[in-house]
Amino acid sequence: MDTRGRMLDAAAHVMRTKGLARATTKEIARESGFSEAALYKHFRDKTDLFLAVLRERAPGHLPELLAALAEQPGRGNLRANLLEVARTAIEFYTETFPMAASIFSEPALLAAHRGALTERGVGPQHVREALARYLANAKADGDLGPDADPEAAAALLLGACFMQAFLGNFTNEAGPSPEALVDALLTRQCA
Amino acid sequence: MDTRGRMLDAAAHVMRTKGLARATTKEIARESGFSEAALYKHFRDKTDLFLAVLRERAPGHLPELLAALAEQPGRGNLRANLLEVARTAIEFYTETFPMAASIFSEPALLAAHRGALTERGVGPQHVREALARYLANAKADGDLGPDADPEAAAALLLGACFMQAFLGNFTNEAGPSPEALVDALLTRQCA
DNA sequence: GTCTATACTCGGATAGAC
DNA sequence: GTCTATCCGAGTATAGAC
Repeated sequence: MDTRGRMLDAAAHVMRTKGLARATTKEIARESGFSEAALYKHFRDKTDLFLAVLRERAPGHLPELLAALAEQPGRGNLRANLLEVARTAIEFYTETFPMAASIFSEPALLAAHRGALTERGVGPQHVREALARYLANAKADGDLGPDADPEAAAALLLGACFMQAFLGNFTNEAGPSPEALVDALLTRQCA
Repeated sequence: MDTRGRMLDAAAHVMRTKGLARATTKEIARESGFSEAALYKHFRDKTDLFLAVLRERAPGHLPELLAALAEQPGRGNLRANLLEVARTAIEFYTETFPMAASIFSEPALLAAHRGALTERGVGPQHVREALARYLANAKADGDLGPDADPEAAAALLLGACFMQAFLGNFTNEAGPSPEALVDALLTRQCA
């Protein structure tokens, strides 16, 4: 691994374990094994370093899974696929949440990160849109009923996973299983 | 309003508008119209001040609404009640999210806040549990079907509202309406 | 109870040598 | 490319007068 890569790893590790507020250049330099001055040879300033971490050290399994699903409409079992989405989403959001939440404490960093995501055409909305497209295909194939609402169903399932991840990070209380969430989404709730 | 109250208001305002990272004692003192020294006469330290803000300046309409619903099981129309819950939840989470997210950047403050909530027997899990209890009553009254899962349904609806609030704070994209979410929850989705 | 003034610490960033 | 040494500013907290 090259110097820059080790700096990014160190920064990501400190950000996750100590929190964004304690992620200082001194701490990151110590953890990476380089001096503070060296950091500034590879990154313009602290914000530049943080944005690089957010860009290059973000887990990607959820977007990848949804991209894979989108390319195989109708293939496989709907419930099984949604179950995998739910499990992957909970894991993904659980990993991502602490850092994503942290940047709300620094509006300038938040705005810069949002801009970077927009520029690359990615971001949290796109995950929901990808799942909605998959569900729309499932509806066209007859795997979902004629009254189904792909957009809303995607929002319900991913929202529950997102909140599950939040609650897991905040308290350690479990909540409904992925199976229960998917079944509640697909089962008739009303009388 | 007394001195202490004005200090809390100023702190809450700065925390919301400038972000937790820029919520300094200097800034809060300036905004409140008092000196920094005066702050330390009313609060032991900065953490004590922040915890007081989280405790005494948190919006309460969602917990209140759910408490009211719990006391009137079966009363009123299920769909209308869920719609009110969804609207209130989106508004509540939208207001709360930036500050709640912020404190993830300071693990010490996060732990202290979690402890304070636990001690008072409140917290985000209890909102979900309250809605689940209301839905369980609705099921007992026959307003929900025999296959309905109150816990999972509550997690789906509140989760979607929670994520809606997050997305609204992050980008400004709208997403499904409260009506669409409630209907998708109550309508049969599967074929 | 509130102020002014100040002590102290820490974090971001740079200069200059090697 | 990396280090050592250092500067500067900002932020928390306190002392002491009124």
